[in-house]
Amino acid sequence: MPQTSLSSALFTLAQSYRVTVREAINANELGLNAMHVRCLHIIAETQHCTANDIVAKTGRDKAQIARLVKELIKLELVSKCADENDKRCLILSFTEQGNALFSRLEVAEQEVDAKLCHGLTDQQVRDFIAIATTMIENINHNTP
Amino acid sequence: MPQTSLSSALFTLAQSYRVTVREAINANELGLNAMHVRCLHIIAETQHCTANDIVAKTGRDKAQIARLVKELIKLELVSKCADENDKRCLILSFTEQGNALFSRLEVAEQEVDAKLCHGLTDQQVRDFIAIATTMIENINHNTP
DNA sequence: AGCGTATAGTTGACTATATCAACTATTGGG
DNA sequence: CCCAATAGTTGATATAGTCAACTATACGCT
Repeated sequence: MPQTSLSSALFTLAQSYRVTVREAINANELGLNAMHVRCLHIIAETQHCTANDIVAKTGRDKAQIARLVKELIKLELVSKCADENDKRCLILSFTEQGNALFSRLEVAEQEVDAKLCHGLTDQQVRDFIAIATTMIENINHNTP
Repeated sequence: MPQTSLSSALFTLAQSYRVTVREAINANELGLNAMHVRCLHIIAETQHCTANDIVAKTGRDKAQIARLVKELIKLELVSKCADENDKRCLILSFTEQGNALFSRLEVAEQEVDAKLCHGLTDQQVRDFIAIATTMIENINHNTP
């Protein structure tokens, strides 16, 4: 199955990745999907993280994020707490369970990534990410 | 907005691409989405193309493909006709309108691709596609 | 020939994902 | 103190993707 064009490579890859992550996650008996995982990552890497930060970093609709966060809270992985200075801002942070799960998740992800990158050099992977990042910037910025 | 990991680069890129293609397509007043476009490409590049070929090349569910094809037929872009030797196979081909539209589509896509690849060399783009293709193979094949 | 099985495609019901628009609550600036 | 702006929530709806059951044709077989 040769991939000819950029677009078909992208679509196929994104689709395959989604399916694989989902399998990996189901295999790990977590009730999470790829977007949940992205949220968890952003919460982990952002101190003082709000729902709005997730919206900004993912580019998704804020309604979607609100619901994802709600689910994470219901799963008791994340808790929210109003900012003292600005009570509109609800700061998201991991619960203990959230921390534990995130560790497991990182392991599972590393496995998926390792599989994905099998036969590729570190340099190739770095280049790939760099080019993808350039493309993302191209798409987001020059929007004439 | 720095992209750190492979997965977030992939997701963001796929999402941005989808949005951009959709905008380009809506701007061109066609009632098509990204999957329609993929189907049209496959029909164009596959002689004697059946629905099953599209299923094989996209990895999507055959129900989804059946519905996409149905829509393309309703839009009178594509027609289907039973194979003489095997009446189960319905061969898909462009109508005149389909041909005309596909030409327009190619122009629109080239614009999206050009935008996406702005500032990148041809070699970088080729490498990118090659790496993506390797990743797709890694994901599809070694599924232990 | 006639039987069973495989294949191509279709359809219904469903789930998941994403988007839009209207809403509340809080804030900071004049 | 009022108003525009911001953070978040919710309902309705649209879009995308999946599963399972079904029809129709074809192929292989004894």
